[in-house]
Amino acid sequence: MSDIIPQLSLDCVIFGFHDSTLKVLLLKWKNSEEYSLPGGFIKQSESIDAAAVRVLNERTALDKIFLRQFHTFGKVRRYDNDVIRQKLSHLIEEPIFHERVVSVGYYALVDYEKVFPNPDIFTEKCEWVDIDEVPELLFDHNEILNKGLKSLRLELSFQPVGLNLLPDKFTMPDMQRMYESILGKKIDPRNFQKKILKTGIVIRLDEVKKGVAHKSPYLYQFDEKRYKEVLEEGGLFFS
Amino acid sequence: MSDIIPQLSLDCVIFGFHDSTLKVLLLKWKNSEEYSLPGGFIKQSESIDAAAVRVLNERTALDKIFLRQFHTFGKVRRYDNDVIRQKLSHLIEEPIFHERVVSVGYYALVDYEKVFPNPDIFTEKCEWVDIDEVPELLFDHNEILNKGLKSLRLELSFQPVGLNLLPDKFTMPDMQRMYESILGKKIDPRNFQKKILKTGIVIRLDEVKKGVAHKSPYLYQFDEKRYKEVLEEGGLFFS
DNA sequence: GCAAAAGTGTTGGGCCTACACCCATGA
DNA sequence: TCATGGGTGTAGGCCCAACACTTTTGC
Repeated sequence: MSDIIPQLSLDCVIFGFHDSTLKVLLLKWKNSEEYSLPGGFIKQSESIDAAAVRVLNERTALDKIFLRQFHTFGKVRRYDNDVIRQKLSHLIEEPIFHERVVSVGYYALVDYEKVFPNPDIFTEKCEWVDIDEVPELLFDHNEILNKGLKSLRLELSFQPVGLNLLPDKFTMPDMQRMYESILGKKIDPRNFQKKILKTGIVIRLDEVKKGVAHKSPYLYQFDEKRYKEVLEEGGLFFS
Repeated sequence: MSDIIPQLSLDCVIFGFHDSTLKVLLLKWKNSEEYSLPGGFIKQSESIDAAAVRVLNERTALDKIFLRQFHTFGKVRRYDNDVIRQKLSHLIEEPIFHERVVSVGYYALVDYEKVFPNPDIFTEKCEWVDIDEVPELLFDHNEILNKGLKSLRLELSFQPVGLNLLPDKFTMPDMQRMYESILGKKIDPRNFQKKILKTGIVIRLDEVKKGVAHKSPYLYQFDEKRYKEVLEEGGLFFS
């Protein structure tokens, strides 16, 4: 009995938000132009959720994280082995990829500014990539990423999201841009503000953000208690 | 390399609707009073979705089925091995359950009347059980069932369901009772009818159901084309 | 004729959408 | 002073929830 569960892995779609755009954390493989999602295997002694937390912690150095399992990918040929072997021949001896692997997909929301990206042994870089500049990825990772994004959008449409994605203090336009970049469309600022304020999940502070060109926007903070209530009620609804 | 993927299984929560109540298909183990969900292992040569279809087909003899993967259960100790070994000692030699298993959960919606329940080699009966009369199940199957039901409710709240659960022709009260038994609460019949008719997913036939005591209800049929459109739009919203 | 279930309309309130102008700031 | 982005209110329509009586049928 090996130390890890055979033929089972997990992959993480790690979302961050910066510069008004949604970003994903990708790994760049050594001596190549190939990218993939962070992932790993599940130890015999840890739950799959714990394994996801571990992988996330290894790549971002974060430990309090919002993580959600969204789908398990179990096609017989999830990707073309020959293509992978060719692309990674300089790194991998041989039949690492001989057996079929089923992978559990998780997505995570993290505070961009608190992340220290960290490559693993096969990769030379771990970096944020704009959601609409994601290149072709190794394995079936584009499919996993897309499904993860779809799941995030669905969740965002019915539940508050942002506590994990925004810094402690943020402006209403920040939050709106976050919603816009996840949903991939524009929202009217008046309607957006009304809707968010009505839920009571944020509190306006007596401060404004200084040093920005143009009118200084108010700063807000999440009311975590209220936020969790709304989560449970399943309130909030964006279409 | 064995014929099946080690340490990975799947379990199916199979929902049917009859006598105004939502039912689940359970297996009763030989010479005992123990029940479990139908499940199985995944062959090396089949996708996990295909494995779920196979399991479902083996238990119900149905082949065109509505199936949805809803969660993967991956705790280290999903259930107490000693308890299981004791409960099933008359059936199982020994260390079948020695290795930890991760299980992918699927739920299915089937037409009660078209199902021929079929036990497997460990079980003596395969039978429908009312959703609120489900006994304590083996393994962590109560947890799986509950999560499956929760997922079904969520889906039902935002998308039409019924094409797979109701017979070809059905009455509006039938459909309403189906919704009520899935959501676990009463709905106003006028509002229900208005909402369903507005979507256009059903068509009223020029027939009534005869032979029932009291006023004869109209029969309806799904407009499958429109049904699929509404599915894609994500219309329909029950809270 | 009686008991049981089916069928049916209206009203009020809340929520969502659409829409445009003024204000504050840094350059 | 100007350019840029932030901040704000109202009106119309739609959808939802609440609510009760009449009709039909089998017995």
